[in-house]
Amino acid sequence: MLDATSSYKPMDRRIPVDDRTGHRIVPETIRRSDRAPENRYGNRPTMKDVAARAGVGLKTVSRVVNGEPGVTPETERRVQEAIDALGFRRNDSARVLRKGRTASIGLVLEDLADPFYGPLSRAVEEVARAHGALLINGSSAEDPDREQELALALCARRVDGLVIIPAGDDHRYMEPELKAGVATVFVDRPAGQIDADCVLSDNHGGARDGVAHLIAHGHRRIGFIGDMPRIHTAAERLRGYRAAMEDAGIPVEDSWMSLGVTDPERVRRAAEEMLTGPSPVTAIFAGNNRVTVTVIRVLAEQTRRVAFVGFDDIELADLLQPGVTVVAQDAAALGRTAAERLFRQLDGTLVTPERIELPTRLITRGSGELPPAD
Amino acid sequence: MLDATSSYKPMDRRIPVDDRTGHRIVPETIRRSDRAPENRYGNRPTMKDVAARAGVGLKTVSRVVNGEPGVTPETERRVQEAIDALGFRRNDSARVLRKGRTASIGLVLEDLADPFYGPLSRAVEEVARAHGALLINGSSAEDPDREQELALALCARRVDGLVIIPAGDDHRYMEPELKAGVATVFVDRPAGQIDADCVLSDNHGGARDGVAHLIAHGHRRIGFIGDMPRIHTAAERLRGYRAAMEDAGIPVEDSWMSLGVTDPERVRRAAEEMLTGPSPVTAIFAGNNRVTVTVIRVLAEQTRRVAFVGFDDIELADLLQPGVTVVAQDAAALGRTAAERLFRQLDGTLVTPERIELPTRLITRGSGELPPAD
DNA sequence: CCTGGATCTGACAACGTTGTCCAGGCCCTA
DNA sequence: TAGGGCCTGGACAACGTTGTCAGATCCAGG
Repeated sequence: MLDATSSYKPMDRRIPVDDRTGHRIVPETIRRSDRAPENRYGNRPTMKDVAARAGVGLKTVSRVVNGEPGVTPETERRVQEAIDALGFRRNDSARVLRKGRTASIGLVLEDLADPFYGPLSRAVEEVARAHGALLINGSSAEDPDREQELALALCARRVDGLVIIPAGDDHRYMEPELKAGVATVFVDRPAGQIDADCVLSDNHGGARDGVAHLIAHGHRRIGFIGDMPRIHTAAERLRGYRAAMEDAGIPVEDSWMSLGVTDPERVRRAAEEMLTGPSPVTAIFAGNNRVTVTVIRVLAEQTRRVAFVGFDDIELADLLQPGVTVVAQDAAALGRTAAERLFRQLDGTLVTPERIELPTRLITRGSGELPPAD
Repeated sequence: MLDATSSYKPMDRRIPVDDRTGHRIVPETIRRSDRAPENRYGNRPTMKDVAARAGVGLKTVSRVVNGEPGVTPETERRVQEAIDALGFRRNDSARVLRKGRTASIGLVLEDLADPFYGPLSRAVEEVARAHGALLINGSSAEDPDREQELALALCARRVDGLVIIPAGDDHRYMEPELKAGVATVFVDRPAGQIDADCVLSDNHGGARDGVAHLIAHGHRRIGFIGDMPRIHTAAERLRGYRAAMEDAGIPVEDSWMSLGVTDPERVRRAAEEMLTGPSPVTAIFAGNNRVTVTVIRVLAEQTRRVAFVGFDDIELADLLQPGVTVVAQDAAALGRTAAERLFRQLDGTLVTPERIELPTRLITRGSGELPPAD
């Protein structure tokens, strides 16, 4: 074994040096040994290779690739030919390292598969594209740790900015990043423990309007099913529900509220309990789209007609019997507004963090206009 | 002017050199002038800064950051302290440049806002995450040029691999990339003009089954509304429709087919025409989810009961009256399978490009089982 | 023929990280 | 106590690109 290792040692450790440049001359075999070949991107051609083939200098290739002026058409042609022949493509990692800007922004969202976030994500992408930036995204799956991990990974990639749909409620981990100049906008839910830009829907007002709508149609015993109050949107909507009830002078019974419930099985149970309890509700307000779809299923099975209003619009809501009345928020507008603020931060146009609330819209389709039946 | 420029010229062009290290000593003001300050990421601390603060060597910091062995707990603690104090975050661009792998994969899809692609995208992300990679994505908006632009931009970022939902039908632009070792998997639709891995649904078989289902319930005049046949999935589904009709010995009339139609207005007109034409259909087969939602709206307005089967499942399909019978494809499975093949390409486990077809599933809910009414 | 200016081209350093290699200190054994 | 191996730490080059700056070339005007 000692023999084996020692046999790899070159006899003379001194490395020959080029007299003119002072550069070390290292045999190709040794030089290459420092690269782990399996780690390379299949040895793609570099500008150096293109330059050699076109018989020009490195910088000239760079100029052609970037469309900088000061290159004769003839030279440009030769370089372009070499580029095509070699299949050269500029290495943006090196470019980023040199230039300091990545022309990409990150999006941390909760779940790409949720139909609410698709349009939001798409809107962010469109704005990014208009500014020549790429979008890198990741799903936190509603896990605060994963949100942090993702956000910081994106910062390590040196994204120019970050749009975050928070899963957690403590974002102090972003402080060094903000200080370092990473543009950041929180969307859908506010940042926790730090002062940052955020773009929200008017969750409180929307929920209040929705519940008031039910009250206006004669309901007094109204149920609320929503997510955990530690989630800002859920808390605000609950607050809106309470506000509407209080405005109407209706005392809320505990059995009418079910919090922290989103998975279909538990939503179903919660809905059934409030419909059959000692003080059965005549209407239900759902805190988000996932709750809505389950509650609708439960209501479809009831013989009694129960009124319903949901937060978030859902597809085909108009085709159901009755049509589903909802408080709609504009996911695309949320994404667009957030992304635009992000780029204004990057421009330097924007300095003071603000909280922006976008209005919601009550869409009446039938289910919310049913009279109390008891 | 000559004076002005010459005044910036140092008298002596030779640059002072440190005797010990041989490094050139350059005055700070000159060194900094080469950076464009507005391009820097707010002067984030580097490993060098951390090393200086912790009083250790550069490589030691690198070891701590990467959890490499060979650092005493005491040294590690000092380094960690410096990292926290300075808010250091490793620059992954530099890391990528050095290591050659980006630990990220790209996804080029058609439209993030389409509910079909949400789960697909999410599935790709989950697989990527399991392999420690980030997902960078972009929407082609069904535009072949934009698809190419995006795919090549991702290659310039040196993503390790690429999952592409093709918009175009000529992918020769990817040839240099494939040669350079960029792992590539096409999903939902096959690659055009090149030999590459692809993962598809059984569009032909699914459509044939769906149409055969209508035929089995007594229908003979069946309409087909789908996308442009230049899109592979649309062509295959049309072929499935024709096959089912032919199997049953039913000649297809031109007025029963509407191709290249997806926007709601035109779908509506197409559906109405086949319902009222000289040879009115008693059933409609829809080629994708967007067509489905519009056709359902049109059918809901009809007095006559028209049978319906759609390709792609839609949310709440079971709650409509009647329930919507569909040929469902598993978007998540498509994404998962594609991403897994991608990483097997990167492992080197996979060499020959293959075409994989995933089965579809007919879900009967009522609309496809209506008898002909004419 | 020379000079001055404009235009084009290329040499070189630097961006921040990691792999390699070597030096020095330590411990263990003979 | 000498000689070895092991452990820790640091110097240095290289990754591929771009900004700077100076050299080369060419032309017009004297």
